Amino acid sequence: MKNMREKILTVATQLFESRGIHASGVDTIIAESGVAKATLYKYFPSKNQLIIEYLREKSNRFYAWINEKLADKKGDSQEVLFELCNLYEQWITTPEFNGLPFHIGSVEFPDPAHPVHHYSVELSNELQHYLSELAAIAGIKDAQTLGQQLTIIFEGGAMIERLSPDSGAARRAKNAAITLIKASI
Amino acid sequence: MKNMREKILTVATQLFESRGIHASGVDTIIAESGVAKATLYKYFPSKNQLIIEYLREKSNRFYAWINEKLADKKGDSQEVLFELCNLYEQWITTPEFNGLPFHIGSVEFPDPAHPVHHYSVELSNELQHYLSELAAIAGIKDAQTLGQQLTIIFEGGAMIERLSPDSGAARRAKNAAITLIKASI
DNA sequence: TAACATTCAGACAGACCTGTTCGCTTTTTT
DNA sequence: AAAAAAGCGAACAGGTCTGTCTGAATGTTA
Repeated sequence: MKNMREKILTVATQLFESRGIHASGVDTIIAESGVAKATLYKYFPSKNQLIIEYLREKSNRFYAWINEKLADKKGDSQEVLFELCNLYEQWITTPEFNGLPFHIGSVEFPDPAHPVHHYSVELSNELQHYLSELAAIAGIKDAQTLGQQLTIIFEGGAMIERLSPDSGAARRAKNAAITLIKASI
Repeated sequence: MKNMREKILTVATQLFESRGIHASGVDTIIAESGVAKATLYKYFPSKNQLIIEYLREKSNRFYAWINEKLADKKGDSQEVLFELCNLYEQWITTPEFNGLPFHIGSVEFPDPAHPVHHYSVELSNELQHYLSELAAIAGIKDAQTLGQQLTIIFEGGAMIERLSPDSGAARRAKNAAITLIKASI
């Protein structure tokens, strides 16, 4: 087998998101993925590192997806921002969506000095920078402010959509974001 | 001693918020609070119940505080909503603020069937109902929508303010909320 | 087919988990 | 001051945690 690493990461991802990180022991991860313990520790030097790889992988997937979808819209004045809102709604209403991974990381490891918490904060900041840059490209004056406000709505909306899936949170978050964008033009 | 229960709850609260719930063992809680294990299990039949009492206590405190501050403003047309935004910013920028407790509960216990998760969702819904009713009293037409949108912003802002305390998230969340309120009048 | 690398199952260490039960001591009430 | 209640420390049960190591069984390459 060549994709041991991938298989382990896939199983770990499912377990982390369905049971939580602390509640998913290494023994469970190797049992579910049919892998020896030594193999896991060969590809991931520690559970912390496995968690961080999980966060990174999820983040990469998100940006790859949204950048592809947004590729032809960029620079198209404010249109890119409105399309972003649609994609956001689409993303968090997908059945596979289980909350933002870096929320799990930062909550389960509240100590700011912990590598998992630290990396989670980095990912949240990365999202903020991404959205701010998108706003800047779209010609928003105070792009920094709108970027962070969109981050706030997106993270809050993701949280509530996961807690109460059929409450309409995703659409209302999208609409709130649109209102904010229009107000900042 | 008469306030054993309170002491246990206080220590548990601090531990839950600084280390996380799963990472705070019963042994640690009793050691920090100088209480015998049997005493803890007399006041709280299980750790789950202790967690739920922690969530309830924190929630009660919040509503008591905000209702007191808002008492004279209620019914004062939209003024109550703007004051609410100020209080919100105040609340999450307090040094004692460590994130929304029901976020911790829902993330650390992702299984919807788990009592802690279930109660956490209840608390998030309660916040939403509270804000919706406030909006209704203030005369907002679609109070349900504004209520949930404010919830989204408040929860998202709380999250990011905790992750990046000095990024201005609290103020921008407040301003976003104000923009949304004005847009819905 | 022979040499090499990888993966396997499982034991092991040392620590921690929740919850129960035990006498013994302290505090409160009558 | 005597009786009742409450709390203490400590041990116990049965399980789980991360991480290391071993020898045997696979798989790959030459």
